[in-house]
Amino acid sequence: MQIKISQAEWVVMEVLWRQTEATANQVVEALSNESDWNEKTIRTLLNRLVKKKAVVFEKLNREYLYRPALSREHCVQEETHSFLERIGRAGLAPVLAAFLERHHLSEQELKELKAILDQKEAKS
Amino acid sequence: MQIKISQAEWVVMEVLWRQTEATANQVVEALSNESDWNEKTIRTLLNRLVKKKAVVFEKLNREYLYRPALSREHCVQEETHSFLERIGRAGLAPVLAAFLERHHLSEQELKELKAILDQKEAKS
DNA sequence: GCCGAAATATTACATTTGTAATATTACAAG
DNA sequence: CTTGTAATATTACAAATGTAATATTTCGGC
Repeated sequence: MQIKISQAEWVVMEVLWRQTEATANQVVEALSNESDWNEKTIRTLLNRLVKKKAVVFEKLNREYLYRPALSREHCVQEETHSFLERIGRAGLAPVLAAFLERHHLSEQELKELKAILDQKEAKS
Repeated sequence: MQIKISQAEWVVMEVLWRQTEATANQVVEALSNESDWNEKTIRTLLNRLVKKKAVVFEKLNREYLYRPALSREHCVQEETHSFLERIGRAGLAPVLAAFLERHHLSEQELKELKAILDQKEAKS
């Protein structure tokens, strides 16, 4: 069985990944700028993530200390997989092209991507 | 307002995009191999897509002839956008790398991707 | 023109998601 | 020990999604 993180949950996960671990209040605090969610909402999301086993917690005095149970890398993999599943392998090139059209990547980033392709080509 | 196509709906859309247009029965037929959905399910999905205005239809004798109201390109764009929103721009390189690790791309495809990068680089 | 089969349309129902509100618990202060 | 308050836990509820079943409409044939 594989864990599926919803969009709203993903926002919470991002906080935990950034901070490595945090109490509910710290998450609320961290999100106070970027979102206008009610504190209750955030707590609900934390709960669901725990239930899904995407997050674990440990008691720290009166509060819980939450921490991700899944690495960001892992989750990004999953997302990528389901994304590509949708657009189809054939879609990769157009997507990449469109993406590059709309976002500016630094020289550095372009090089990085090319290096990846080169390395792949060498191996084939 | 922007139209959101769910995963199941996406499968149906793929058929319509492939065939340009199709009756409900033709969609059912087309999906009989790739999925084990009940015919009713497929009809429901078609209906929802019409309600969402992702698909239009026209009466063709006793049946309806369905056809996409949104281009595949457009929808892929949307998906890409929300995908990148999630993983963050910074995630692109790692994602590409991981993807290439796990899927075999033909020489041809690699070239295509590299060409895109080259072209971009030239412009910067 | 009436009927049955085949389409479409409507309704169903469980799960997930978004977004909270209320209920309960448990510690810290008095 | 009692109590208020701050955490957590439980419950709520509507919209979206997955997956159909039932109801209704409508041709095509008799």
